[in-house]
Amino acid sequence: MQSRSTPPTRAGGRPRSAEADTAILEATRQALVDLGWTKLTMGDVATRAGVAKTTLYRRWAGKSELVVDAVAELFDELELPDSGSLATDIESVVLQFAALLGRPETKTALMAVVAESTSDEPLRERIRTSIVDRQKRLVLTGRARAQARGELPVEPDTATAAMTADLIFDVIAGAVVHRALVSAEPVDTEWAHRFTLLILGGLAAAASGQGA
Amino acid sequence: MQSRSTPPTRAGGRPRSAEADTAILEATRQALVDLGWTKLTMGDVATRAGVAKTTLYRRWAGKSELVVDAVAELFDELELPDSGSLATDIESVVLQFAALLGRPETKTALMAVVAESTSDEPLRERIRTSIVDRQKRLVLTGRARAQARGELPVEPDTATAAMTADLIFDVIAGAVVHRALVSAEPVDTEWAHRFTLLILGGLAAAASGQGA
Amino acid sequence: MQSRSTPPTRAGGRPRSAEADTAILEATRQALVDLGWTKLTMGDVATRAGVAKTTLYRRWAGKSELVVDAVAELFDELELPDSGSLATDIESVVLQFAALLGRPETKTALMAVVAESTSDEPLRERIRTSIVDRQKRLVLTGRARAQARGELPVEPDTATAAMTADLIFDVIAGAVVHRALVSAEPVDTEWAHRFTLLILGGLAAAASGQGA
Amino acid sequence: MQSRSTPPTRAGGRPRSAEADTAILEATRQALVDLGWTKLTMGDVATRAGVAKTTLYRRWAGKSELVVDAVAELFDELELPDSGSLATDIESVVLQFAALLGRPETKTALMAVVAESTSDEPLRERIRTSIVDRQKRLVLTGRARAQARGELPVEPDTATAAMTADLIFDVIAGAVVHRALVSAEPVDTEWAHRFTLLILGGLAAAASGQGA
DNA sequence: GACTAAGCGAGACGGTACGTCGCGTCTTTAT
DNA sequence: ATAAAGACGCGACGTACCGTCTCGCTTAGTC
Repeated sequence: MQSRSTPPTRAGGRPRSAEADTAILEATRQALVDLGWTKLTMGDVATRAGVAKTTLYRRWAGKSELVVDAVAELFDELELPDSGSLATDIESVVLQFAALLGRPETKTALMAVVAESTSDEPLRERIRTSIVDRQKRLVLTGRARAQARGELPVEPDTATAAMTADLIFDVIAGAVVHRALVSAEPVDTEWAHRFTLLILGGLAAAASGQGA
Repeated sequence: MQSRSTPPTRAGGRPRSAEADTAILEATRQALVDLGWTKLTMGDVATRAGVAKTTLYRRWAGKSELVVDAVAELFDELELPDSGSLATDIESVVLQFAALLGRPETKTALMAVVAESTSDEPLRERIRTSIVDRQKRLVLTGRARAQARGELPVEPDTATAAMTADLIFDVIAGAVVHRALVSAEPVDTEWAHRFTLLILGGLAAAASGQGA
Repeated sequence: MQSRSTPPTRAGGRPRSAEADTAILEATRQALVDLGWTKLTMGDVATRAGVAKTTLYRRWAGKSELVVDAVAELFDELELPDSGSLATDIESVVLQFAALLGRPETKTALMAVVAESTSDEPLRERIRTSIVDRQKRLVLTGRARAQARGELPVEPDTATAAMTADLIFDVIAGAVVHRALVSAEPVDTEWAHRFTLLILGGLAAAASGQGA
Repeated sequence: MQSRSTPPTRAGGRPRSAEADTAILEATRQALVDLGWTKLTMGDVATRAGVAKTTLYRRWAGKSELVVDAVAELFDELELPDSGSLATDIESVVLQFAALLGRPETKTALMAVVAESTSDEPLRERIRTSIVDRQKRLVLTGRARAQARGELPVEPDTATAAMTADLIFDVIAGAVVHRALVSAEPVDTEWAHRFTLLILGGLAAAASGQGA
């Protein structure tokens, strides 16, 4: 999944240990749980993984890159159930996402790496590639299914369709993150329901407003 | 504005310099612009402010608290114009908020202190008090005006009204932050317009759904 | 004794701890005994002295400078007894010097810092100032006494006198060091006696050769 | 010359490259010139010699052993001219030795390996075997010639003769090294002349003192 | 002519120490 | 009591070498 190395030089030399990669990423997640982003140190992760500090730096440029890769794996666990109803699909994803943000390793790491990325363009790109853009699949799949069911009109203009998908994604992800991490209020089924109603109403209005 | 110390001890001895406070907060904002959150150091802020490090620690517990106070002042500049239309009001606030997030000091600081706050409850409280909750006034004022104009129905149940206001606030703030800082795409008038349409549609649906 | 700091800026600020200096130099000597030059580390010395690593680096540029100061104090313990005979004086100093070179802290440190100094001019200067030149007093005093006793002629030309003193110093110091550290043979009373005979004979020949 | 490995195991397998040995020793001397003892690293020598690090470690136990072998070759270049006069012979050797010590590779390496050897008995033995004892030939040959010429009396007691040779060797080698590397003053013809006078006078006194 | 055993270049690996930086505290003199 | 100055203990940083290891590939001598 990670593109970190892939050196095209296939020359001699001892190959990198694949087990080390696994151990490091797992140790990173555990350290996030135990210590949080700020107190997590490269040296500690190395010790937990039974690996030398240099081995970490050989693979990752720093704490931020390492943590992005470590949490990225967790985001791939999100999935869209085929419930037969757009409202239910949205509610499900919202609750899954909230549950993920409730895990201590994700909670402490996500905002931190985003904060770092505001003054580190390559890091931002890595976050988008490894985490954010991968989850847009949920929006796209959900819309396609809803269109197949007739719950949503088919959008003929692909450019507009893409913009709408991006908008919906920012709204859903942003609202859940803000509720969970900034307002620090629970994302329970009631909130998810009310939020879903808002989104569906907005989508309907947008569709007709677009048609008008 | 800041509640930072308020030592109840009586007044004997040299009083604290008020100029120092101003200079420190200004120096903090400038350091955020020049260095970003991570590279900003207490020692550097002290030097810029022409103040000793001890003076900083006498007033703030650490970097996070200092930065929260420094950026909080900026958020109070947001204001709701009385444009006569709810849609225009929302668009205006969205664009103002995006402009604020576009400033380097805000961009780099906001996510960082939120990240810190995920494992520091007093800090989270300080953020809510000094920054977040203060901006809910925009939502409340906007709704009251819209209701006065007849654009929105009057919600008789105050508990539900409060929940709706919180929801709207999380959606607007979250979506703009996500668009600006995570997706790192521009929040321009077109995006603001499409987003406003979504919100208004959702509000209408929520209102009728609520009434049913 | 050490000239290391003496900052003429007598401004405010916490003064450097004099106890720290003493503790560090003593810890350095003990570490030399326990570990030898190569395995001695700055971090270990700091720990032994109950001091932070940064405190060492605030006072000394590195391991070499620190060790020079630490062993220099030992060399000042050498003294010339007033035995009434030049031969006895020389033998005494030779044996004292050999005993000093037999101590583990001196043995391991002296050659090492001299080795470093071959590619570090300031370090060489520090060694000369703090260690080598200070011991020339032994040669000068010894000669003066011998002249007073009539054992040696008074040298009228001061330039020649200085050259002879330097020569004698290099011969005595060099021979003892070479015997003790390179040949690694014992510097016992017999060797000291034979060596003293050689020196005295050479001095006599040089004096008459000079006079001739 | 080097005894380094001589594995008694039989001959199966690829033989060690003789060119590699030459290249490594030459690279070592060059690295000493360029970097000095402290900054010379095994990896750097390997790179300069166009060889893998493992190849170095297959032949030498470490940096000290490698450097001893590398500089030992240089010391074998010293030779005693048959000038017909003991004084001239001594002066010649002193100047040759001083010239050797003036070369950067020798200067930086010699004291360093001696320093290491103070806490590494096998290394000291290697230095004596490869460097020091080999040069005693100069003293022995010089004395034999002087005796043949009648400049020096023949010493009947072989034990005493050996002790005297060792003493002279320590005095000459020690004095020149001290003058050149510690005092860092030039070993020019004048100094060599004065030093030779001293030695010859001492020898004469020792001989008569011995005879008495 | 295949087999075998060591040598070899390459480079990753677990370590250790480096010298620096920032933290938040403490100690001094001066207001 | 507060202020400026700056030393202090602490802990993490990212780098550099160490000496070892695992690769795939020669390069001999032995069957």
